[in-house]
Amino acid sequence: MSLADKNPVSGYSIKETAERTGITEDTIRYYEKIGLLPRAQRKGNSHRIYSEQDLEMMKLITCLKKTGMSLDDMRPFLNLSLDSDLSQYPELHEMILTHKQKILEQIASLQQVVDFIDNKVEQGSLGPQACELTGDTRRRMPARSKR
Amino acid sequence: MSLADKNPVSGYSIKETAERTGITEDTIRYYEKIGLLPRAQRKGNSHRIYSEQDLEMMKLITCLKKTGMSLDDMRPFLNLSLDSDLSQYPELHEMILTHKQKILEQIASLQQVVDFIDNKVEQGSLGPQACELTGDTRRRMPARSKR
DNA sequence: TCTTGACCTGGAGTCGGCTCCAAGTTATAC
DNA sequence: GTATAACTTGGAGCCGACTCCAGGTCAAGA
Repeated sequence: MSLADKNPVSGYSIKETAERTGITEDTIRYYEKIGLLPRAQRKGNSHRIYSEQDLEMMKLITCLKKTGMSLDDMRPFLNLSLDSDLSQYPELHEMILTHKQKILEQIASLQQVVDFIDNKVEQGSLGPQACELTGDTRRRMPARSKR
Repeated sequence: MSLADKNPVSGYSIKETAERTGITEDTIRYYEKIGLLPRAQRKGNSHRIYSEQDLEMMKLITCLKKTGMSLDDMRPFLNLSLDSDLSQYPELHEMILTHKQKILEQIASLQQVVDFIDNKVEQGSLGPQACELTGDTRRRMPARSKR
């Protein structure tokens, strides 16, 4: 079946996983706590162990996060990425196409901002007539934290 | 009560402003509170009034927000958004180009998600090889699918 | 005069997404 | 046999960005 199954008792510790995915240990546990990640397999001592697929899922989370998707909204995607014969779940299929459409619109919006910047830089000032974007003003984008 | 107070030219109320910008009244006041917007002009009764330029600035905020910029990071942009010859502020010019770069990266990320979705939809199922991202270079893995 | 409605202020509460902590367990190293 | 390190858990705290509220002012209308 999976790669991990060939090698019975191994897999990645949470620390290794954190290193490989760039997600902190705390955050990985947090994702499990809120059910974004399935409960991890445990060793005898209850330590979590992760497979290659688990890491892939985490990388997918990181990726989707960069597109401004909320943790909640990405649940269906994660469910899909495991097994998934997509054609068997027409609803999900539909949802994903819808989301793809949204992303394409987002790309278009961002491209307009880039154009706006290019214009302004050429003209030398940020005048009026800022970037007129598509009607829908309420869209969430990655809110970043620093520190 | 001067003529000017009744004159339509005098500016927009906060309510009108909210309607025209798509930003709620509360949020407009909040932006003023944290100093993102300058203290608004007031009428005799201390009600805020906004000019066309003020609205432009708010639209710029909305626009920058869409690109994932934090409120804090957009302060410098707003400080000179109206007039100002950009070339006189090389630092700012630099910042804007940097931000443009970020947006381009964001577009790339989004495009990767689109590709991921397309693959997924085409194949019905897709193993690893999700969207690998820029930045921290974790080496790409052999990206093999079993099966 | 009384009510309504648009506005004001300061401050508290909410929510998403972490981030940190204390106290406990287990494994290995010296 | 004790120190160290890597983990476990539940829960508290934090930050950004709102969002809501109580209590007050003012102007116009029935």
